[in-house]
Amino acid sequence: MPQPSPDAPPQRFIDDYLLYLLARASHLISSEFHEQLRRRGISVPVWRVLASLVGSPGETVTGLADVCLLQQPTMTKLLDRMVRDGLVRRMQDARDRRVVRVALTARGEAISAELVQAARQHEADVLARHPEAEAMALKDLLRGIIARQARPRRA
Amino acid sequence: MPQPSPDAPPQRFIDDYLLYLLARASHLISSEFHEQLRRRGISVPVWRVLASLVGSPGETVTGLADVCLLQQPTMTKLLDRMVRDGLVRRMQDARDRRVVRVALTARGEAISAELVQAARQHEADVLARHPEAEAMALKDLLRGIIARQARPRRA
DNA sequence: CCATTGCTTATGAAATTTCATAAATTTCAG
DNA sequence: CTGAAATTTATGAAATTTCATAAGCAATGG
Repeated sequence: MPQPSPDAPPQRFIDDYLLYLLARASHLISSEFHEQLRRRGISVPVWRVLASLVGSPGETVTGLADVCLLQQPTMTKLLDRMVRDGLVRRMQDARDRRVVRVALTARGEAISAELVQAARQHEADVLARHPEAEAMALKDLLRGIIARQARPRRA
Repeated sequence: MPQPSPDAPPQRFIDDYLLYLLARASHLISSEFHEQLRRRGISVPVWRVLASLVGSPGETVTGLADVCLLQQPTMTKLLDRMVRDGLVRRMQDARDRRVVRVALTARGEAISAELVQAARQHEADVLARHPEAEAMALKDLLRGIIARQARPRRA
């Protein structure tokens, strides 16, 4: 086994704490792409909404909040801004008048498509940078964790 | 029920996107513990600072910001509140008068110790629930990614 | 029906975070 | 030594997020 921590002695609690390792790995890897978003003037929450709607149009506000890891009032206000900026539009649901469905505008589609392409390229770079077997296994592992975590009762 | 497919044919871009899977897994698992924090009236950023100082006293403001995945001005203001609440104190560095070193107060130590215990318990529960995470040495995997990601030049 | 309960989105005030920049040191080249 | 550059923390205004709750609609039981 190679030496994983060359700098400080791993006396810190967090260096052996799964939740922290997950958060830090996620943050580190995402930061690179977030820097690309920043250059294009797109915030992370906006990117998440755009990405969530690619391949899944007509999400509800609550659904988007869940997928984007945001709270519902945060999503409502984020959508206000995205509507203002012409990225998405709100549509009413046919069956339930409480529900608001969100769809990309033409501009939103164009920007999403471009960003998704950049994201795929970046993901490929990341996977190339890390040992392939590990990275590929990681995706399945994460999917499993997400599935089990999302519904602890069922299976 | 529009489509109750349980195995989710990945139509959505994000369902096969590594950065999203990492973020979602991290968020889902952490949310459970964050709920515990919430009941105790401790915010996530405060918890991160407390946890960061356990086993690593005298961190600098910038160092804490990095470890806690926050920006430096955010950390400065977070520390203002934590000092106000008697959780940490600022100390000056012996060699460099620009540097502010942060240490836990007695109260901060007590709360940290309690929370770290709860965190360890929760981590054990999570690992018990996700046996394959343990089997695959997820922690080592993440540590490897963090190490490689942190310094892309070295290896 | 009607009342009750639950679900979905919106809103307002307060708290937090961000962005840009200032202020105070330290470091370094010459 | 001196001035420029780099580093570290703090600050202020603006933007965003959060918390609690309101408002509207749907579903349910009696």
